Order: sequence, then C-alpha cells, then structure tokens
Amino acid sequence: MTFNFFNIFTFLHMAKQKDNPAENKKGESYLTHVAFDSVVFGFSGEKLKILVMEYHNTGLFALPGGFVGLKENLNAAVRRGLKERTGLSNIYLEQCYVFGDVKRHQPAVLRKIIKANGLAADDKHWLLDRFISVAYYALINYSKVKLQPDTLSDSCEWYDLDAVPKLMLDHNLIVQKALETLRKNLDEKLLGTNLLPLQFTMKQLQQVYEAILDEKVHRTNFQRRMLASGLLIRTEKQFLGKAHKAPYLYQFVK
Amino acid sequence: MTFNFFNIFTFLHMAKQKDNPAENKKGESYLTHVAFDSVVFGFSGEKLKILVMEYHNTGLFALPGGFVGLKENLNAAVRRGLKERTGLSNIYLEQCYVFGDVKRHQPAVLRKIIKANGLAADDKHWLLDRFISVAYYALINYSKVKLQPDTLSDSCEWYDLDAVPKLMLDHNLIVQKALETLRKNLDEKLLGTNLLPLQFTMKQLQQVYEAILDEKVHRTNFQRRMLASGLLIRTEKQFLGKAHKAPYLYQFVK
DNA sequence: ATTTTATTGTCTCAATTTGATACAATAATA
DNA sequence: TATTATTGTATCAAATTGAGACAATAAAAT
Repeated sequence: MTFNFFNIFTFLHMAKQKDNPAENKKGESYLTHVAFDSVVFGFSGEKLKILVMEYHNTGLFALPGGFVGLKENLNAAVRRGLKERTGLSNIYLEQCYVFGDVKRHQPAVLRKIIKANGLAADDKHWLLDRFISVAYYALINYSKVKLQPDTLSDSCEWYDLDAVPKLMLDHNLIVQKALETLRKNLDEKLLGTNLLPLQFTMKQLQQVYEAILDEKVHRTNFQRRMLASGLLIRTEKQFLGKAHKAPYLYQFVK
Repeated sequence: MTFNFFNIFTFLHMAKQKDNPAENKKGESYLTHVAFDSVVFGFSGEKLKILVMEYHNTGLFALPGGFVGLKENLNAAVRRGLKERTGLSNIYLEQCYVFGDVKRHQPAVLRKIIKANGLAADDKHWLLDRFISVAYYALINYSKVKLQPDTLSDSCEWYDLDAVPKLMLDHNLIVQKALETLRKNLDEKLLGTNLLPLQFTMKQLQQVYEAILDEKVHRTNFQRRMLASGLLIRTEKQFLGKAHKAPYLYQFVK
C-alpha cells in the first residue's frame, strides 16, 4: 500500500492516540482542530460535477478533505490533497469559507467511520475532537483527471451537482457555499476556462457558464462579451465532421 | 481587573501551560492552532480608519484578535472579541481570508510580548505554537464605539488607513486583504451604510465610498445610483446652520 | 430687504453597454 | 446542387452610465 495521507482512512490507520500534535507512524504530525474540505468542480457532458467520497460500510458520503502538516502551508496542504485525489498539480484553487460552528462536531459520525474500518475508537482519539474546516473550491479539467481509488476501500467519484447525495456533517452546506462563491467570482479572468481543456469552442465555454449559473445565456451576446474581454486567443478551426460551419477553438491568454 | 479574555495579554496571564486544550484559570479552554484577527473599519473625518492595538514595552502593533472557545462557534468568538473591544453588538462582520502559511509562525515575536509582560515564556508555552488565523473585517459606527483600554496596559486606537504602522507577523497583509474584500463587496446591500450613523446625508455616504475605493466618484451619478437601489429611505432635512440648501437625511431600509 | 455663497436635488443629453434578432458563411450530407 | 445545423458578425432599439446644466435653498453678507 502506498502512503496517501490525504485520505482520512489512511490517516486513521496511522494515527496514534496522542493529545497534541496528532502524529502518524511515519512520525509526521498535523495541526489539531484544523481541517480542510475541497469542493472539486469538473465539467463533462454539459453538466457540472463535483468529487464525492464514499466511506465503505457506513453509507456515509463526504467531500475530499484532509489535515495540515505542522510545517506545511495551509494552501499547500490542500494542493497536496488534490494531487493525491486527481493526480493534478497547478489546479485553480480558492478559499471559500471557514466552517467553525460547534454543531459540526459530531464524534458519533467519526466513530462510525473508525469502527467500520476495524480501528479502535477510543473516546480520546484526536479525530473525535472538534475541527474547524477551511473550505476551498477547485476547478479542474475533467478529462485530465485520474481518480485514485483508495487502499482503504472508500471510493471517490464524480456526481452531477444536481444529484449529490446527502453528505456527512455540514458538507452539503459547504457545496452550497462553494457554488455561491464560484458564481460570484465567475467573471473574474474568465474563471470558467479552468474547467475546460486548453482549447475549447465558444459553445463549450457558454455551456460551462450555463451549468454554473444554472440559467441560459444569450449566445451572440455571450460571444461578444467573451471576445471583448481580450482574454481569449482564437486559434484554428475545429472540424468534427458535422454538417455545419466549423467553430473556432479558443484558449485563455497566459 | 475585569476579565477580558479577548485580550491576548489577559489570556497570557491566565493561560496555564498545557498541551491541549489551552486552559485558563477560570477553567475555560480554547482550540489550539486556531486564532482569528479582525480588521475593524470605522469612518470619521472623511477618512477610513482601523483599530490597532499596541503591545506595551515591545513597540509591537497588532490587529485585535483572539481564540475560539472549545464550545464556541467561530463567528461567535469573533463577535465576543469585538464586543470586548468596542462595546458593540450586532456588528456587520464578514470572513475575509484564512492565513495559514508556516512563515507566519514566529515564536520569537510572541516570546517578546510574553516577556515584556513579565510572564514565563517556556519553550513549550502553547501560545508559542503555530496558529492558523481566520481574518474578518468588521464595519462599525465610529461614533458609537467606546474603546476599552486594557488592564494589561496595551492600547487600542484608531489609525487612519493610510497611516497604519508596521504590524506584527502578517497583520499588514491581513489589512490589505480585508480592504480588497471590502471593495469587492461594497455594492452589496449598500455595505457602506454600516460605517455611518442610523441617519446620514448623501454626501456622507459618498465620502464613505470615496474613502473605501480611494477614488472620487461623480456626485450626481452616485446619488442617482443610490436612490435607484431602493435601499435608502429619505427622512427629514438636516439643518446645520450652513449657508446653503439643507440636505436630506437617509437611512438604510431594514 | 436684497444679494451672495455654498451646496443640494433634479434634469438633460450624449456615449456606452446590453438585449434581441437578422443574416450571411460554411462544413458535411442528401 | 440543395439542404441542414450550426457559427460568426452586424444591426438596432432599449437601458445604463458619464458629464454637465440649472434651479432650489439655508444662512451670511451687504
């Protein structure tokens, strides 16, 4: 088994019971009370999707998340986590909100996960402690992703945004907040392009906008606005053998 | 001395050395590794100001901040802190960013503060540990504030935004980020009105905008835009004995 | 009492942006 | 060669914005 400490199960496996700091068997330690969760957006088949993990034998779904190394930048920890899950570096990533309510502390839920994996759920296990979670959203090129299934048998899959299951703790709320933030920031630097391959047609970009905003946009006005932004470079035409005019491919200016 | 645990000095005083959780002599405990800092904006004399604390005998300036009780919501902790400093409840408050870089961990600075106050700065003192800080910005009615000077002799004063001294750690960066966020959000629900008394003239509101954006705005177009928002109620005229037409007073719709 | 001063509130008009539609161009197919 | 399903651009009215004109007015100056 390869070491993958982004995964909470691996982490459970390795964590020794220690008050502070939390330490795994490789001697690596993490900040207590601090966690992060990522809402990873992808775009495929005209739909917006996010990554959701399923914890085995528990029926529990959750966002991919993790913990911060004692000597690790918070943002770096999140990137490390995303790398583990998707294989991608250089992901577009933004903070979104910090969830810090007491009611999100539900040791019973964590205990269920721990037990379902045959681990000792001592009452003093540090993972049963309260955590503040820093939520991020990430925009990735769906087609480049290689989801890495986990050694401890939980899965990590794409779910259509409109078909996300009930997630543990406040994770559905986190998804909501991430989507809100994404919508608010959408026009900054044509954010949506992060969800597409290097080159894309205007129609694809429009579909990304429509998926995120959950509303139709006017085609020609959208095109006018995108071109006027000066952030798109027009490259060659894309011939797909369809019986109509071939669209241009565009790419984001570097 | 009254107990004021928003203040880091008071906290230093009361904190016993304990790994986790940190506990003061009243038996109250706080989350380790988690802190918050507030950029408190006020408006007076046509200028935007923020609250800055000065740590005595150290030459160190800092933003007001604090820690989160074990059974306390993060947002509630920040409000508690603001109440202590300003005497105000119901403050407009927003999260702004989480600062989580390793390089912000500078135990030498904290040690200096601790020593300057005649406290034991044991190497294992929990305050010398690394903290993630959740930054907030607050908008308050300057005239309503009663700054509460602290029993442990640090001060808390207003500084013009363009004359903020060098602050400890990354606090100047936090101010920058808060200002950016404020600018981005300024138009939502006439945010600026939170910096003014219940009733205000259009000119005052304009000055708030100009102070925040650091640029002049066109008077009549500004007025048109504000009135068109439908969020302002016009009340009586304000007679200040000046040799010109008296302006109307407005207030934000509730 | 009348004029002056400094500001306020409203109006106007051109410039720009936006919304909606028309229409020509064009790959591949029939 | 005509047809089909787009795509890219142009057009025009409607709405918004930028800049300035101007009348109203509260108090001071004359």
